[in-house]
Amino acid sequence: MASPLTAGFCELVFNSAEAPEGVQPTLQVLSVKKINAPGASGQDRYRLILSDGKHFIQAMIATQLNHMVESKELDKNVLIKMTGYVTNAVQGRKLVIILQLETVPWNGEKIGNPTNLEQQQGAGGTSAPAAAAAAPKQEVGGFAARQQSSAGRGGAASKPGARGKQEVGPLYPIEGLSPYQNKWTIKARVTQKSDIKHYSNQRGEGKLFSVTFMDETGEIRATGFNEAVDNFYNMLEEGKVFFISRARINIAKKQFSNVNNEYEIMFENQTEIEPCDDDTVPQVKYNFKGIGDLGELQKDEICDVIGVVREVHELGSVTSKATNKPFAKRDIQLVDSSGQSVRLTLWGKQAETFQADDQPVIAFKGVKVGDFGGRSLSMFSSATMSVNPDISEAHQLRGWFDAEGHNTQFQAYTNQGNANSTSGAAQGAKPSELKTIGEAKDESLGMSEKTDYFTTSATVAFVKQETFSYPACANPEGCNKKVVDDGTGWLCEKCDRKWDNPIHRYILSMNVMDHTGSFWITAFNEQAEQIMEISANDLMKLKEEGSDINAPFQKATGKTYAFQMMAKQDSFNDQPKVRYQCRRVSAPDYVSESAHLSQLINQMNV
DNA sequence: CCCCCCCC
Repeated sequence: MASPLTAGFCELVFNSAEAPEGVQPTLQVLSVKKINAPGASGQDRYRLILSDGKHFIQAMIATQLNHMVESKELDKNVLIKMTGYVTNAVQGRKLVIILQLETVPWNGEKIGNPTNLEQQQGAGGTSAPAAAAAAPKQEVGGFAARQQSSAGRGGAASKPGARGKQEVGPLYPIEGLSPYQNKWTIKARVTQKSDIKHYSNQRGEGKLFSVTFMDETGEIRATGFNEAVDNFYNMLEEGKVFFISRARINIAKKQFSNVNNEYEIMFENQTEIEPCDDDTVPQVKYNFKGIGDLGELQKDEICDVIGVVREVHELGSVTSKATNKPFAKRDIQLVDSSGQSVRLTLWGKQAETFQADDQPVIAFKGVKVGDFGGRSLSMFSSATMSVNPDISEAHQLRGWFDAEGHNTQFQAYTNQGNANSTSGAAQGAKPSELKTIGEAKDESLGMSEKTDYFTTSATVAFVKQETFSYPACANPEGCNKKVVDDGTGWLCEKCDRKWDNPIHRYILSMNVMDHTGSFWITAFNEQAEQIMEISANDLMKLKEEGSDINAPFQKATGKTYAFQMMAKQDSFNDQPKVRYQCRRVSAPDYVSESAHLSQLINQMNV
């Protein structure tokens, strides 16, 4: 029986300068693998090994085909007909990028015994990879044809011939652009446009701007200098779709951009940009990180966030340490249904002009994560924000906030416990950061010079009965110092007074536990009294009368509280250890606790 | 060819 596969296709791709025009090969998938580097908008990327029965080559699928992998429609041994693809050669390796495919019915068996073309070529002649690297090629398969026909169906005047006076090459996916190829046109939407920036350096003065383009396969940043600013700045409106051709492709300097592409476009004098009225090009894609999950990100990471603007702070100004220049800044507070709030800082013109007095939902793309106050967010030059966008996440947030969110007490990000580093007098102080007992131990809270503060939701497992109190100075003005019985009365060294009887105050040792572990904590009088529901002095009286005092201890056991904790370094027999002191006891706050737990669950990566 | 993204 003849093989259903397109014989010789792999060799053709690997060796030929020209891609087979109009060929839609049928190939077999030998493997599908998720690769580590995420694609545009943080989506997963999949690498395929494709066989023509004799050889195999590597391929990537465009992210809009990811669902076919996820549904297992695209899987090992499946036959596919590639109806849209480009081939890409970088560093001597050929890669097929599949833009569109159809699966072909097949019995699931592997066809032939294909071998790796790359290795054979490399072993056969050492010059092969070098030659490929020196003269890399990129050719287009079915993509251009598909684009033309779909544009034709839509009635848009977007056939290559109608795009401009000169032949500028076939329509390319952004994902298929590379520096080795200059005959291309992309059709893409401007998702972000910077202000015009003027600069002055050794080379002279100049101005520039940049935009981010997006199509169904990816995004790319483009920059224009001087004349390009005059030619294109006004035309390239945010949100609109354009044909772009005859521009240069450079290697992107990733450290200065959050745009997900190895390359970037540089507008040149001969660059052509024309508006396009085809609106099928995708809108901005978001990959939102929940506000409660920002702890999973590293400082300086870039992310997308959506939230309700709960507070808008006044316009302020800071002076940059680096440049000594003043910058306008404005902080806003964002919340979402995680129960967590986060501060986001706007800069410059954006800070000055920001207005939101009706608690809108705002979607932010490309904001930078900071670690000030635990977690904070900052606008970036290439960040965008969209007020009340018409996306489901925004509608959900609006509904949640109006129904219940406006009454929620939000948990702010804090540095470890510093929210409570002032004494308990801080009424209405924000609750300090929730930590499980396991986290408190893992993070070695209380093991450094400074005292750490945190809150633990835990259950009383055991209360020590033997010593629960100390005899304290009875001075009604409040002294609370320990007093000693010298035989003639209880002496307070601080007050220099003697009392017939001391007042017993709690120094209660308890073992408390949560799902991650347990630790021993000490509660002093007020907190212990809350837990024991009897004063230490009364309890001591009962004990001295010889009564059974077991009942209040039993009653205290098994109850769950939010313990505001202070963890301090201490030593015991020359071994450093942590002393955990309970500074406040309250009913558990299930809202913030749930937010904390869901954050922990998300960190499990399951 | 810019490339700073700031402060507390």
